[in-house]
Amino acid sequence: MSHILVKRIKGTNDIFNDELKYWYHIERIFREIARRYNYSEMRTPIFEATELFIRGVGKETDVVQKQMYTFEDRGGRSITLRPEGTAPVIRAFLENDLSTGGLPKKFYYMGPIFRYEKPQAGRMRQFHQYGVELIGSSDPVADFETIKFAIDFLNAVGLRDYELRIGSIGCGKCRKEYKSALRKYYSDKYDQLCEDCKRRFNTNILRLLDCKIDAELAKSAPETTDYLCDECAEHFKKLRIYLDSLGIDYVVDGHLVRGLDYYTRTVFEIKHSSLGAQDTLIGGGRYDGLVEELGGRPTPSVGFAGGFERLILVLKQENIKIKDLPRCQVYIATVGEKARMYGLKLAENLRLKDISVDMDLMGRNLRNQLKHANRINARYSIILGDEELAREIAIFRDMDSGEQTEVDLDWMENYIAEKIKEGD
RNA sequence: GUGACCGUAGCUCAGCAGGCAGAGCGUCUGACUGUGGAUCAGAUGGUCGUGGGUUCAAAUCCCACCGGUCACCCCA
Repeated sequence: MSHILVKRIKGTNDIFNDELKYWYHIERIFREIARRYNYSEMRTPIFEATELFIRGVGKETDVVQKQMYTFEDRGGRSITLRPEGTAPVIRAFLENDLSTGGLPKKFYYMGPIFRYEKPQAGRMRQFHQYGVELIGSSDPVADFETIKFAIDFLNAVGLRDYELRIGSIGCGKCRKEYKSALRKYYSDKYDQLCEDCKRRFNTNILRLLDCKIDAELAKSAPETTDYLCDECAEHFKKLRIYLDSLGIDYVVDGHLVRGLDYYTRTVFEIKHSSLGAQDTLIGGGRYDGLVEELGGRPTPSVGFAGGFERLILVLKQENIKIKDLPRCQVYIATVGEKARMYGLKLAENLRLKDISVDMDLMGRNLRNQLKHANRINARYSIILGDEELAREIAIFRDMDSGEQTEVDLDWMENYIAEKIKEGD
């Protein structure tokens, strides 16, 4: 190969060959679970007005501050490649007036997400998420449904050994109280904090909770769930009752906080131990203020999102069996121009019967055609030369066993269809 | 954005007290004019990540940049 002039962008990936089976597997199962829960797909553009994310995700979040791919288009508009999936779905919900026809509205989506970060295991600049949004219900049963959806999905994909953590960060009121409690707790320990945490003490005190250096201090820090107002406490309690009665294992984490500003009340994460430092497989929660923030009427909602790439890392790590990519079923090898002509016709007829057929497109001799058939992993080959044509037969070869049979030409299509049916 | 380790053939890697760029696998061809996988023989394959510096001489030593990996940060 000559030397490549243009390489792919850092933190992006080409996905092809055997790798694709993981993607198909996840997509198929996610759609299937969505169907069972009656969620319909929402496809939004991969870029949006920058303002959407600033308002939706929050000006002060890391995502908005330093991770967005933002640029000006030729019309001078500020455009951003979507760094998350929820704000666009809510935008589409509002823009298309989808509250008409009754709430709640339930959507799922899958597609690329972009964040400018330094790539590492389980973290890419272009990565892919699947997610759901349940728009319009404040009932804890809605929180329960999205969590159960996520669990059903992971189970169906073939995973176990994941851990569900749930928490509640309350409404705006509870959060204010919690933050001041945190500040109080840390104020007399300020000198023991690491440099980063000293900075975060003022900028984003919630982040002190998952600092790796000051983990010991964080352990006995106040818990969000102890600072909930009556309504929020009741909401969280009910959610737990639903989870308990349906036998879902979870851990309550009073230190669970999330990085996007729109979350209220319920937050949850599903982690897997076989991932490295980026061990969150699915993250989600309730966002009761977002629709209003984007210009709609108050519309409490819940959702979650998960990353394809991280899930695939786990599937590989755990050696989960994934259905193989479909195999080429028949390769037609021909010798001579007349046979080739007949082969073209045969290929067409087989393809009309929904059979996958490949044939020589290189003008190779028989030996090399079979070699190629072997290389593309064809299940069967048909060998047809002028000699066979004259006798009105063709050779049917099983490429796994090497067994050959002569089959009458006018019976060949049926014979192949029969053989393929047996193989299923 | 910060830090550590790493960049040699399509892939995995060797070569690094400076002195002709190598191996295995793969690929192609032949043995085998109409039968793949196995074997054997031959061939193909490289701005040694990029640029600069030191030197008679740099894949090897030094610097910068780019890329990869992992961790921090943050999150899916």
